[in-house]
Amino acid sequence: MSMTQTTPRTDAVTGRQRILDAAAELFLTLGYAETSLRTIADSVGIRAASIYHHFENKDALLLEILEIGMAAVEAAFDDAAEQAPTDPALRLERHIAGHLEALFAHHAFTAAHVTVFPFAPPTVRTSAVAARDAYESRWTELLGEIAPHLDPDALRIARLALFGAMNSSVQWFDSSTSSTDDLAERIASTVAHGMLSTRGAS
Amino acid sequence: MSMTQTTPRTDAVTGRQRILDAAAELFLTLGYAETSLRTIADSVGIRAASIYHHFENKDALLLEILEIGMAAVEAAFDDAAEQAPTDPALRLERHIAGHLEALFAHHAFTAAHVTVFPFAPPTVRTSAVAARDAYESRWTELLGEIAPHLDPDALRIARLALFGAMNSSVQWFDSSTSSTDDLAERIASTVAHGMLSTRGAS
DNA sequence: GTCTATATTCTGATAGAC
DNA sequence: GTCTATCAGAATATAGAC
Repeated sequence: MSMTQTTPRTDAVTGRQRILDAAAELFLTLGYAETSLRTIADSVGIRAASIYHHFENKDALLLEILEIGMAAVEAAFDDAAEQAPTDPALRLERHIAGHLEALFAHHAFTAAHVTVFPFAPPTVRTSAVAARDAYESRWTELLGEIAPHLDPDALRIARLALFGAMNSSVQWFDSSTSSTDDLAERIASTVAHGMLSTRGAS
Repeated sequence: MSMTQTTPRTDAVTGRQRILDAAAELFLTLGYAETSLRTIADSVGIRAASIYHHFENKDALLLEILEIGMAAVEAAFDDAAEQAPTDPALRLERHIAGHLEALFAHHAFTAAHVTVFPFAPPTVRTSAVAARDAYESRWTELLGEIAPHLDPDALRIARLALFGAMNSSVQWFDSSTSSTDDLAERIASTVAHGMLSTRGAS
């Protein structure tokens, strides 16, 4: 059920995938309600009615985009968890880098979780929220291990603030001119040792 | 742009203000395009056509909401700048607390800058962007003084990550059950000394 | 799989009465 | 300042031909 975004075999991009790509990009740029099916169809080079051959309705299209984005960050978390350096600061940096890499490698799909999810129709939000919660739980656990001195309240705030910092980057970071690894290192260094520390500031 | 109708009423809450309040709340909850003028009118208890007596059109309504929100955070920055503790960490904390207080005291108006601004019509975004840039410049200057060891690139990332962390709180922080001062202290402590430091924990 | 044609509903906005 | 009435356009979605 979940396979879409990687590289299966051929370079042939199906009509279905082209619709997903175009819709994700447009939802992110213009917003969900602001993007009509006609606009998506125009971008693909088909008619709006043809979209209904591939998707039940507009909501289902958005939901699938959110699911693809969630799968991408989950996979990145798995990768980072396999490396698992023993040094806490390094371990944190690997996970931050993984999250950011996923954020920009599948940009329109993952970024949709940041900006379009809050305004998604309630039914779509409800369908997508379980996967989001699961991902957040993994981070809570991770941060709890890395910073065991923090109480649950502080842990929750730290996680949400870190998410806010990382995710906001989809609105200001240009991955075509800068490296996500570099961004990850800078964010991780600040989160780990603080802005006032001169550690890691070359 | 002469959007102030000549209505020197002395009423506590004018019809105009009630429209602004309702619209700000609805834009934030449902989104701009998702909120119709009829929905706003219903919330106020009037008809949609009556809104046009107070505002030129829907875009003008959003723009004024964004301007009110920007004025609120600017005022908070002024207040924090007047106090200006000499200790860098304390100075940072005062400004973070000011930003957060403004964020929740005028919640719907300031939060609109976080979530609805990105999807605002291009003309509205263009009109609002100058004030936003000015506010960001003040923060860049502040952070440059607090952390003089950071190069411009690192400074930009630090500022944007801090904004991301602070502003994301409108989506997860409940100011009716927790104090913004407490939140500010925790975020400031992390930003200043890092998550891995035990300084200021508990 | 994509098309044309269309049904239905909702949108922002205007005109003019009170 | 708010109302009723209405417009013109755009939206999602469906039916059925090719």
